[in-house]
Amino acid sequence: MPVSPPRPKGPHLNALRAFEAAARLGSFAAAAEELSVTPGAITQHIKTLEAWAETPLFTRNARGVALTPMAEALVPEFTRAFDQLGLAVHALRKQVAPNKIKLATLPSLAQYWLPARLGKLRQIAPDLQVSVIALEEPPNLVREPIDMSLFFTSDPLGPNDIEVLRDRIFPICTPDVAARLTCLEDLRSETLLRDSTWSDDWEHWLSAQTDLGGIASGGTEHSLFAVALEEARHGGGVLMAHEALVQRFLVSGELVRPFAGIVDLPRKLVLHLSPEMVRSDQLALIKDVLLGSAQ
Amino acid sequence: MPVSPPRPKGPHLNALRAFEAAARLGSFAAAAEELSVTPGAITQHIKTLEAWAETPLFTRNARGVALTPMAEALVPEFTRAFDQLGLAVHALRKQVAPNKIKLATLPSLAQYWLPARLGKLRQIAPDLQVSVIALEEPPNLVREPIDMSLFFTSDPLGPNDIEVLRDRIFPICTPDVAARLTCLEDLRSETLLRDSTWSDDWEHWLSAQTDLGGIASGGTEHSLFAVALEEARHGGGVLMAHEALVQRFLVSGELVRPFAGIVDLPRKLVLHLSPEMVRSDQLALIKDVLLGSAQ
DNA sequence: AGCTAGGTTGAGTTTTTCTACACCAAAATA
DNA sequence: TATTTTGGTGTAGAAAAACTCAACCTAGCT
Repeated sequence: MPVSPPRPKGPHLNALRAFEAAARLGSFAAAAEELSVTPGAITQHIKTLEAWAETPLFTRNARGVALTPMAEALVPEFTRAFDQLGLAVHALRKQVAPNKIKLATLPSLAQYWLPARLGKLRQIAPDLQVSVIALEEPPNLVREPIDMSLFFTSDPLGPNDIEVLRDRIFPICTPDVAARLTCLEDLRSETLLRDSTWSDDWEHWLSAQTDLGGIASGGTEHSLFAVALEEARHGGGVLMAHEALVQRFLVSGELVRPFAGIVDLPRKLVLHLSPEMVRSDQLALIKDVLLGSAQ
Repeated sequence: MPVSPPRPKGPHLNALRAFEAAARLGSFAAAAEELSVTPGAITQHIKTLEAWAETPLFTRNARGVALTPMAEALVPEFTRAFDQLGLAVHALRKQVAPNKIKLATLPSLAQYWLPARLGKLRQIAPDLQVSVIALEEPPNLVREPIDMSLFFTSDPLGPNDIEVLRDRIFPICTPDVAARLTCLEDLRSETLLRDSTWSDDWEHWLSAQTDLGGIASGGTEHSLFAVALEEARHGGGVLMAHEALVQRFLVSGELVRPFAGIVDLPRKLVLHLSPEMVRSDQLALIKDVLLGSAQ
């Protein structure tokens, strides 16, 4: 009685990858983000996998998804597999082009903090080819073909993380504007510039000063720090700046600090390394340059 | 000066799988076979991967391919990854349907040897759902969603292999035909039936008898054992049979052995287990049934 | 009631993957 | 030497997979 069905096919690799990401991150939206696709694509992958397995893998609660207990048990196996695959791809990249290094970081850091350091690095090691990828969110360095990332975080450091500096903020503006500011109260009549990714920095800073209540209510929010900075440079207001990003304008005198207060945030700039990069002999050099002061 | 290129994408998973298979098997054709695609598909996968890595991975020698030394070093990493992925998929299948078992075997075994055993198994363990997949070549049990395979082989046993029986061959025919055969010489005037996958069995058997030179020259070759057997059952000639496959016809008397000679080939029928199956608690039962005599 | 976060759905499109088939070169065979 | 066989390549077209888009749904908030 045994029938002879056609050779059974395994599930699609992309569906498995989507499943692993969704399971690990606990959300289809997050998986979509990690894999750079739309949430709909994840839904479909999971659905084809569920059809293959002939069983549901997630329970859909209108406010998110949860793994079924059955699926729960399988996640570590899949994570191990895709981690190993990531490792293999990293090894391939390294083998093929040992001197090409990809660094992911925030657009603002790429524009205002990195160039000086990378210039120095190029002097010291002209054969290294570092390319910079500007991203809003830190990528998964095990899975993506990227060697290092540089982002602000408050999370405790992992074993592959290196703290570069602490995030310190203070207001800056042109000397012209600064001349109008004698006390904090004067800020009420100025445009407060801010970056949308760190939109409550003004509040943080103000609450560390003599508290003045609702000063921070107004202001213009820019999605890119670079744009907010540009506006400040043209005297368009007072920008809540991050020390690392504005050093050069303070040195040149183009921008000044109208108030002395500096706030140390519990946030740090962290260099995160891919597993392959940890073993690299280029690491010491890169660390030196990034951790040292520019110039 | 660092530009900000778009987010780099990793290589396609399917290309990596094709690479791993081709590298492990040392041939595009073999990889195509394992992945059930045409060789052209493998060529293309490898090419896209080489384009991604910006380096050749194989050297093409008109009589096959060879890994570049660079690629050579990477293969174990990829093999590990896809093995782990195979393991994960096996775990998923097991978790979802613990009682469904897929067994791959030769069409002839599926037709003539297995049914009696599976019938017995169904009596003993009615909840097991064994489905049989007829294949010409043994599948890769780590990668494919198949739990066990049953094939003839001369290779030494691995850790997940169980010898079921040794391959023994002898000629058989209908009693009518046998009546015409008094000595080996008489075979010259008969049609010698054979299976194309074991096409030199006649030679093997004859050379083990008093050698009579070129008897085996002629004969009809059938690609399926079942067809050759059918022909023998209709008195169409003398078939070189495998003991395991014709038991039932000897018992019923429908076919007989015109000569006493039996040749033990150095080939054995081997039950190969997937890594998941090795750990299964159903194994003892299945082993019992398959290794025991039918009825 | 309206808003939001997170997921779903289905149509339509793009990309990937595959096959078919002609072709090529070396090696094996005759 | 001619011929066949083996294993890979190239291209066009077809099939399948993967993705996006935009509308929609639902539960929890405000």
